[in-house]
Amino acid sequence: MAEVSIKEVARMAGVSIATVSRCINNPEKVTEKTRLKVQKAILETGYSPNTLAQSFRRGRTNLVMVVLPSIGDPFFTDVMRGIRTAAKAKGYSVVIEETQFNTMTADEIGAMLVSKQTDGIILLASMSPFGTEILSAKSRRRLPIVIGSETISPELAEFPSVHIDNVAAAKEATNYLISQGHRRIAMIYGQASSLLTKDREYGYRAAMKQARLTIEEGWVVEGELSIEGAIRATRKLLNHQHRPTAIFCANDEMAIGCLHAVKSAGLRVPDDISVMGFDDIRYAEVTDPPLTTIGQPAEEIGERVMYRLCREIEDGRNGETKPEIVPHELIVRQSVAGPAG
Amino acid sequence: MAEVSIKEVARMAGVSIATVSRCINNPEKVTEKTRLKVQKAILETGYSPNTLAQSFRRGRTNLVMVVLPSIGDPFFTDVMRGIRTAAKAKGYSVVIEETQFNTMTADEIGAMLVSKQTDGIILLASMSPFGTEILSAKSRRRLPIVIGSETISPELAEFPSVHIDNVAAAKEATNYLISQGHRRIAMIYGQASSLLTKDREYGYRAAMKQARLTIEEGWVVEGELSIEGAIRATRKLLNHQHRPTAIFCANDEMAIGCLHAVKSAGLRVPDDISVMGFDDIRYAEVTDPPLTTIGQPAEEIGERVMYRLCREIEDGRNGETKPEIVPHELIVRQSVAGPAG
DNA sequence: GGGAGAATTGTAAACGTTTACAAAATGAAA
DNA sequence: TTTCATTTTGTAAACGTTTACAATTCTCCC
Repeated sequence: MAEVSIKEVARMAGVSIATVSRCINNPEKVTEKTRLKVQKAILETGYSPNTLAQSFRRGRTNLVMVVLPSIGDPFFTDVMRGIRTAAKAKGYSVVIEETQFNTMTADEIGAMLVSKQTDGIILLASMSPFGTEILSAKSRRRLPIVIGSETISPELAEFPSVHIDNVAAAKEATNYLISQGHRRIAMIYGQASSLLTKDREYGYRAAMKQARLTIEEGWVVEGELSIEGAIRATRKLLNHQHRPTAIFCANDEMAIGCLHAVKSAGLRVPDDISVMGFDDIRYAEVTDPPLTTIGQPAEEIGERVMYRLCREIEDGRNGETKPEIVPHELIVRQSVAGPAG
Repeated sequence: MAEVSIKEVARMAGVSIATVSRCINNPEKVTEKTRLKVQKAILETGYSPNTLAQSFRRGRTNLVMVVLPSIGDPFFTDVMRGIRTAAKAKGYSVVIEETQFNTMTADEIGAMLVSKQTDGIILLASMSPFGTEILSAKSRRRLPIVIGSETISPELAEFPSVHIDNVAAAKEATNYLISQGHRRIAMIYGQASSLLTKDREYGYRAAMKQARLTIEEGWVVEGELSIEGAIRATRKLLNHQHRPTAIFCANDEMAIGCLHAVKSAGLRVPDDISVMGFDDIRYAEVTDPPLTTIGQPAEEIGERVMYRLCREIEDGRNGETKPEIVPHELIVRQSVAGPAG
């Protein structure tokens, strides 16, 4: 049943294989009468085009690759949902490549490009700043690449991208803590190599500076973007000789670890320590206490990034690489309050 | 650089394209000398085989499809990690198809089979019991299918599968609650149509019966496998005229919602109500209180399911369809205690 | 050196499409 | 009816591999 080819259909309909092909791909180029004949034959034989042959012939796989740090983070899960929605609408399939938090070198990405035959790539993953320039060089090969959710570095500015204004958002988060009366605010960032982290850290520092607040040495610690990493980082902060009254985590996943660590240390949130997250993943509503955080339109980012990639694939590189900035939003729940005392 | 074909290499190495092909695929069938010549040419040209052409010619895509309810559930995320690890090792790529909790009909699955050209399918998703028999009929088409994590229904017994003993595990969970002194135990199951849910519910009922405990009408409610669904379900349970002292949730995602709902109602866990989960997702450790649950070796399930599929693809249907049962484990944390009073 | 047999290489067909081009059919205008 | 333009269809090549088979080369023994 699966092995019937276009020849069979042509024979049964009494036309040439070219006509059958046209009936499927350019029905308007074919007479009503023959189209019906062919359709009948298609139904009778149960024919469906061999996508392998089509891909081969057309030089297109209708397959795109998404590179991301970890599918485990609900934020990326939501972005993926958006990507998949758009992909389905446009007839693409998606394969996912996880970097497991290893920042990728451009060579690795290049290797993927040639090994898997994909029509384009969406980068949600942090790449080593080192790798970016190589990638940039490789980009001359014209493989469509779009960058999502992560602010792009200047070297990658030639690629289209879709993301929130991470610097502004982090600033807003920090300012909110300040507005609640906090003066001793620490930050847990993700991976030192991640651009995303850099931007959020930058926003935090900018807000602190603007409010003329000092950032003590040891108040900015790495949380590895994971729950466990954040737990370790939080312990360090709690043991700091000038213990902060608020902790700003670069994402909610880490904020969950942070909440846990604070409470495990016998302190209360937000009474003793305020915790601020970033991303508004779906667990943020049900943590104890519910998390005050920055909301990103994850699914929308995914959709837009995918549609952007489609344009790139279908219309070719059109030179236009202005980043699409999507809005973020401060979401106030209960993990932040005024400092104790 | 990407457009160099085998012809180019052959020309440069001064051999025929057949020899180049052999150098790559059957190096042992070729002289040391020519192999070196060809390798040199490959390096110089930067040749890499066109996977589209290969797929077409070989009739294999090295692509497998995974059908699952939602990639958002961390349990499936972990299974996916295992699948991807194994897939990478075996040279496969993975595309994911989410059912978004809609149980799939076999027709839909069939449509996928023909549209995407994949070498095989892993089903982690619940299918409507109605659909299973159709699928079973379609299976004659010999498309390799392996079922993962979900206990299979009798009609699907002809497919290989990898999963824990869900009935026994649910029984164990329920028995643990009983052993802690609970008599009024409720359950939140997932989707009425899901086999997985059915098994866990069955285990719960069996344990209750064995302990001669009655299950009041309204104690077994649907939680839709989601946080929100579980919150709604929990509210119903809390308003029940015979309020249970313990709630067994068919997965941790729902247990998180349950915890939240109980605490929002001003009750304490486990002092007033005990909550038991299932899956041991990574958030289970950091909920408040940490979740007592059943651990499944999610990543191992993924790996084994993928390896099983590979065997199916490579050796063909070998008739052997005995389910692989992997061990589960009761994980005691702090969300369960003896009943109040 | 000649010959048989094995090992290596080359030739060419095949996989199922799409598509440029040629051929045929149709329709309109004369 | 003829002619020409247009629409529709058919023919055949092409895409880049793999592989059966044929041709060639090598090895070894007489």
